Amino acid sequence: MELSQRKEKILAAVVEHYIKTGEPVGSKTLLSALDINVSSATIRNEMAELVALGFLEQPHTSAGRIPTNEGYRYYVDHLMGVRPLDESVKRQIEAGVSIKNASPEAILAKASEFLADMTDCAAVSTTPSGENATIKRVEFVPVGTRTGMIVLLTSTGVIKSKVCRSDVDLNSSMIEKFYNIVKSSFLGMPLDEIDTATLQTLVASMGMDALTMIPFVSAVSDLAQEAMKTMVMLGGQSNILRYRDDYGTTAYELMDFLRRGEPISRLLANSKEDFDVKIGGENKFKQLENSSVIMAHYNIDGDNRGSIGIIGPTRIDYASLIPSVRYLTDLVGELLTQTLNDD
Amino acid sequence: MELSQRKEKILAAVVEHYIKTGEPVGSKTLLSALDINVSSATIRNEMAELVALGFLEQPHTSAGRIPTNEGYRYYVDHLMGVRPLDESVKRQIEAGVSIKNASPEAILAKASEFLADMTDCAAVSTTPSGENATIKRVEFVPVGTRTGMIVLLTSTGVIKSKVCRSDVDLNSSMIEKFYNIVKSSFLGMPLDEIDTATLQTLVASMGMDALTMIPFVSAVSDLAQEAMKTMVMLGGQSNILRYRDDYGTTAYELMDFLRRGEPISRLLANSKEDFDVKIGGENKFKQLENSSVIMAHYNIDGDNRGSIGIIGPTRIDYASLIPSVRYLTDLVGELLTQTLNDD
DNA sequence: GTTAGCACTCGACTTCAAAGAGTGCTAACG
DNA sequence: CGTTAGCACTCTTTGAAGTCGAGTGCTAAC
Repeated sequence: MELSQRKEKILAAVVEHYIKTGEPVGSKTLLSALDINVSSATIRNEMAELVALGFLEQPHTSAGRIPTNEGYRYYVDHLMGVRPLDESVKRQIEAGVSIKNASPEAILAKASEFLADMTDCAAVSTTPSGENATIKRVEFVPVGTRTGMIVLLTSTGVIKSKVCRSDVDLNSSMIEKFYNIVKSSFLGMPLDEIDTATLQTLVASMGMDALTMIPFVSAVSDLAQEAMKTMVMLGGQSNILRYRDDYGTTAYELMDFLRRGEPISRLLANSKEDFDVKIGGENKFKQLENSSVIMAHYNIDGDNRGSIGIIGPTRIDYASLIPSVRYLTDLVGELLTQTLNDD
Repeated sequence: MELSQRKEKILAAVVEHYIKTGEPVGSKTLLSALDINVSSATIRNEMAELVALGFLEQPHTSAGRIPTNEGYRYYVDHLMGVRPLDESVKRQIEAGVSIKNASPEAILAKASEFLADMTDCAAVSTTPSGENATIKRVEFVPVGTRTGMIVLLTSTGVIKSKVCRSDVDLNSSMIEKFYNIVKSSFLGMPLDEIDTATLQTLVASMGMDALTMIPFVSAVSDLAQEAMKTMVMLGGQSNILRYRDDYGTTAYELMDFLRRGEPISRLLANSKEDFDVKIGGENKFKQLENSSVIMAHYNIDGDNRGSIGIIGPTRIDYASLIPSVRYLTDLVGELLTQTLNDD
């Protein structure tokens, strides 16, 4: 749907004014904000049409207009100026994500916290999906006479460890056998190929040793499962209170939604583009019906992607936050790639 | 300060009624809740004295009474019935913390979440302090030609790992040297004795090898520092919205306070008893002036302690939540001790 | 010491009116 | 035909005034 240039100007002004103040915008206010040579009556006419088209709405008859979700959508898609990020903001973001010698989890956790502080929104990020990751290394660290810690390292730099308990006392030949199994069956293996079926054939092939090795092998498998799961890092939940009125009654639901990692990772993984904005009900989660999500995805070595995003009210400042989220996400992606390939 | 038996009855009734309803309690309401054979006028007289003594207050002249912090304190110290926990509640808690083969962090994180859900409050827990912990094991896992991962395991079961980068290509003699250093200087060493001074003398004693070993040694030291830090696990921040009115304007401050782990660990570490209740301004944190904290401490092998607690409004249900927090904390302590000694 | 009775206080809720913001419509204008 | 001035209309907000009711504090009597 195409709008006349004047309608676009008016829509943009309404959106921007409403984002700034949170108050419905009237025709006179618009008149002074707009450098158009028409009267308020004309603007009223235009606005009435924008209401009919579904881009604006009135809270009540005698109030100004506020954008509908469709209004925000049109604004984001067509009207929003994509001014490049200010150099000083770039510096700030660079400083915010810089952290050295850190694990991917720590990097993303810090990025979430920083992004939340910067945007006054709740921020989320997910670790790279383990779908295309392989097992890079498995180590066994004896801890007690019958227990040891198994450490698994994936090609995506994720480290998982788990204490595992043997039914009999450990001895060096057992450990040697374990490393042989690791070498022949686990190293280089894609995480998602380690399922119960492969595990069973593996155990079957071990013959006599099966019984003693089962705890170790299944621990490795557990760790692989765990490493595949994307983790969700949260930041700035307290910022939800900042826009409490905008969320209305969904504030509690929203906070509760953020607690549970799983739906968030689905939310973030849902979008196929490098970058995505979901406005209000556009995402199918009821808890987010009064919220907008701005998210971007990073890639590590091509195809392992994770996401970073912010969740705010629908009247979030799209124009200035979108570039920030994108820039930060790109930076984090680079940082992660670099950490990973830094051998 | 001693109160007459009748005053105690009245104070207890006011506290309990206010906790339940959140409404100021009047003399007539009290009359029906209390099985005392006096008139409402007598109760009024008693209440007036309780106000004078500082245990009750009136929001305004013509309203009922609500407890002051001192009132809650007297209630908790002298009046609250310490009924033993219901068997079904015990079962529920046992089910809530049960989790197998998990790290201390995972156990505590789960306990926090569960406690938050059960009590409708925000819940926090801290990992055991590393003060009396020693280094149990250090492993080096090569990752690339110049990088490797160092894994440190403490006597308290904490596992920390870190990628570390050498200035020259790794070879087996370097790794051997590293393990020798670990064996002679790190194993069994208390974490808090690894400071820059000891590190310097250690490096000095290495002579020729100092340069190549420095990255590894300092990584171990970093990990030791990290392992000493108590971590804070949070649960149920969203529950703050549940009692939003009670927190008044401090709701945001409270959430923000919860974000930062450091003050929380100070708060929890501050109390010397096995168990502690801080009511309103009793804890010196301004952000908590409208909140009460119920916390308990667990011990692992005698002296390594951590804490678990809940943070709610001052009109939190002390009588039923205190036993729950204690029971859960004891359980978690046992679980951690067991996990640790399960060699 | 306890109680009944009563005047009094003060917030909560309702009603009403006035103010103000903003609209939609109509008629006139270029 | 698009634009505009003018105006009646609608609906929220604000504040004042009034009522209600819960609850108190005090006094006088038991």
